[in-house]
Amino acid sequence: MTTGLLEGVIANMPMFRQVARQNLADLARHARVQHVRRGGTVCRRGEWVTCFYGLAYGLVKLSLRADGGEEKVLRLVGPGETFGEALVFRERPNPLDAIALADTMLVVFPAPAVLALLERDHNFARGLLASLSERMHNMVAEVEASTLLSARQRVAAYLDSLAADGAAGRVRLPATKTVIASRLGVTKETFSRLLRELANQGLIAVEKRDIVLRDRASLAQIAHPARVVALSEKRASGS
Amino acid sequence: MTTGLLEGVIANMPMFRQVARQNLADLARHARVQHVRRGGTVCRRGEWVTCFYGLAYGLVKLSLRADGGEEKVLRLVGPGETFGEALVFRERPNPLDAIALADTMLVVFPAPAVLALLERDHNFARGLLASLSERMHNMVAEVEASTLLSARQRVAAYLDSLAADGAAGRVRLPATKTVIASRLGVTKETFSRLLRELANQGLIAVEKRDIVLRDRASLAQIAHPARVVALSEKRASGS
DNA sequence: GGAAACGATTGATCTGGCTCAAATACAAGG
DNA sequence: CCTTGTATTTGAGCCAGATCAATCGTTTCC
Repeated sequence: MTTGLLEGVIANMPMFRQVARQNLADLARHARVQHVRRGGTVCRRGEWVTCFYGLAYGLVKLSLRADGGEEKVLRLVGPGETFGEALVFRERPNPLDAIALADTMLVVFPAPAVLALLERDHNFARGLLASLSERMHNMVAEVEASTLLSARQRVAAYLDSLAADGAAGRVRLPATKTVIASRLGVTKETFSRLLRELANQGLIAVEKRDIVLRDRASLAQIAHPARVVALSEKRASGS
Repeated sequence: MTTGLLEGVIANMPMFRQVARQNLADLARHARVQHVRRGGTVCRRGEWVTCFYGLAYGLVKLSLRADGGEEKVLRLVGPGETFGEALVFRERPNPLDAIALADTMLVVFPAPAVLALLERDHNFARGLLASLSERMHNMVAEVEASTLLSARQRVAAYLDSLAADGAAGRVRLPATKTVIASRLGVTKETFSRLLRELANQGLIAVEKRDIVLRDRASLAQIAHPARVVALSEKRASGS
């Protein structure tokens, strides 16, 4: 049955980890699936969206656009992640464009189903609040990076953070360099130059979309001007 | 009784508008009051804070600091507003400094009481989610302004938005120009020069901390490069 | 295979807003 | 009133990163 499959997909999303099986089934019954091809639009700024989205597979770019074509990528959404939660609880037009960067499968949760589940399952409420809270913290970190760090520091921090997930010394940029550049708040030209500069210093090697991290310690050094270094030392030695 | 007074203060905060009277009384019993003098610290970045705050009166600055003294003000919190909600739902150290800019009275809501109320009152859950969602949207607007607009546009937009509340042609900056400048993502020097420039053009008049808006239309014009103008025209004429 | 579209790189130049420095206004407390 | 500290203003110069322009590599799809 389709419902069963969808329920499984939903159950795999961290945000629903704590939700009771029966409630998941109910939710799955009210959710619908949306496939979007690479380059296709999930939703646009200005639209009145009354649902939120979970990503089964694919990649979605959340971005702002100025009139003059200039674009700022706020977030790249990967499998298992959700976006648009805030749309359900505010009566406001969607502030972001959402564009698929790869063939993508989304699960769409309509507001009424979300609100109903909210009343029935406290763990869901907790999950939703935790999800929004994490989003807030990421946003703050984002603002911190773009106001307090230089472009070079942001690039170094980003490459370092990519490896934090994979744990490997080789990472793959999740999107084109142009998109990543925008995510980091620099132009593609500056991003290209900074990558080359790091490569010339022997800290990384660039192979198309793959980056080999040759010296993570130095990368981290560049990324964090002292304070955060102090923190990690504390963690390493202390208590 | 103290509890009764506190309950009244809490009831006045928009976030608790929908919470049942009985539950408010319960919450008030577990909340505590904190007075902070002008210049005093509410909490600091790095601390493990397990509560959130409501502001009865006063003014609190939420800010980030780089090592080199440089500071970025993320938000100014006024009476009736809340902050720190995200701290309750994430096990992470507080990412922001919170400093009182005036003698301030806070209501402190400890995590356990919040979580308990969450399970008992769905309207509270809704209020919390709405509050976090609004915060998210404001953050997005913030990032949009600081990446897509020039300093001059941000200043114009900010002055215009101040009047949106008061509806008057005369507004008062809620803090020193240095603090406002940081909130807007410019140095105090640049802020000063931009104010003077707007004054020279006859769009505003600066009288210490008060600003007289002499030409709001032109201010809005500067603030919004075409797109938003189209929206307000639509609102003014259409439907 | 070829052409068209897209993505990346590299060089040359420009500039908005920052930094540094100094003078000035203002407030609060003695 | 004066002193001390904090806010603000104003000027001069600088620079990180943007912009403009050109080339080259890589997909994609007729």
